[in-house]
Amino acid sequence: MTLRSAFERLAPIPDDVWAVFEPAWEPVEFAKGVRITQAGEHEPYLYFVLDGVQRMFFPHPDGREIVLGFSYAGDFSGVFDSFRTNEPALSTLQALADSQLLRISKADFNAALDEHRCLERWLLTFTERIFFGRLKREVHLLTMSADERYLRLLTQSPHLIQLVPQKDIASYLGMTPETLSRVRRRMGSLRSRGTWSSGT
Amino acid sequence: MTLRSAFERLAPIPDDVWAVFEPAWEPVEFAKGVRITQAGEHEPYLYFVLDGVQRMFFPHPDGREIVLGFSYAGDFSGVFDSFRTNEPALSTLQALADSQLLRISKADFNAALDEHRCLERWLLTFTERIFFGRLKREVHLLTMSADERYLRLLTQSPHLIQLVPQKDIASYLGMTPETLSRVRRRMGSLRSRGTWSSGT
DNA sequence: CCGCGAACTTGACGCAGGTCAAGGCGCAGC
DNA sequence: GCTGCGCCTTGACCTGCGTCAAGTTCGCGG
Repeated sequence: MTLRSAFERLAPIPDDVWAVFEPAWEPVEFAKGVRITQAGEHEPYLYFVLDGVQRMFFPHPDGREIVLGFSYAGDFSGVFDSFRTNEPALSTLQALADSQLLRISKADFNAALDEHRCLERWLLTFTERIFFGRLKREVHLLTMSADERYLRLLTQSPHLIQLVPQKDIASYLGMTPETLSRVRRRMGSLRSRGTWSSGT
Repeated sequence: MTLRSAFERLAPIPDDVWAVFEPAWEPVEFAKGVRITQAGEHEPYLYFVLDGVQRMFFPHPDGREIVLGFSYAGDFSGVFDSFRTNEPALSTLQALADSQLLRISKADFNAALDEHRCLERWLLTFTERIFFGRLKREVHLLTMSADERYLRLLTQSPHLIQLVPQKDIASYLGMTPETLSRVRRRMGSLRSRGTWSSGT
């Protein structure tokens, strides 16, 4: 998944536009654990993930870290609200593994947006996508049990479970690590019973 | 709050653009209880509220209606995901009181979007606004207790509590009507004690 | 003006999931 | 290769909120 193909999944970008837009991106690396953007500060970059995994979380005053999502190869990343509104970031972006990213500065991005309408169109589509995605997540959090939410993640994003610590999965699913552990045990025994007894 | 000033709160619209855009909007009325858009069908319109109140809810298969939000005078309304993506609507939009709205068809809106870049810019800003707003709501649902969520609504949108039935407020806050009733009683007695004992 | 149904309240009770505490296990650093 | 520290698990217990079941009040249609 190249940067360009990631863009063109949402909107076509002509060669001449790409030729001036692409050089504005620069490669950066972050070691595991590093905070790429810190809540309370401003987000000066939009990122594209080449390799690694990151988590975004809201640092609750009581000390909990509410995980809002993950990004990995082929995703755009960053604290979008701060990047777009200039308000301080509400959440922190952190590398969960050594990560290679591309990034573009806010100034370069906004300039390109003004200059090339296709990029503005792209951003509109991109924003709509993630907005509608989060709306669905909101409904799931409000209607599904802990077991259902985990089962859903398990079927829809099985790779994620390998990539990130369970405590972060738990937080992302809106439950404690203890609860997730028990959910997994329940489902494990279910799986076993089904598999062992019905084996070919 | 006129339609134009509602637009221009987010992006400027030149007179000549407005002159061709504004006639695409037509007034419509809905009686209390009418479903303006039904989940599962397509959303062919974007609405602007002149008067009345509406609720948007996700109809859960088990019969519950998960209220996602309300709209009233000065708001844009409609099932945006279906309006923009052409997928069937996930939620239902219903008038909670007799309502006067303006509406524009998807075809007219998309044509205007293509023709006038300022409208596309407006839509981007609009989408970002509601997206970032819902992100905050997600965090609140995950971190605040029932009491805190009600208290927050009470201070931030006191008018809403007068306008719509408590069962809808309860659902919007992610709790049952019984729980909201108890929350209100608790806070009422708190208020009394505070007020009566500290009165001037 | 009456009566009925919807909305709200209140109480009794149950349970999903949180909290607290104690191990076990695996891996990173010395 | 050992050691220490996160991470995951497991158990015991607790509690906020949901569920169920009566009332009560109020607005609206006949």
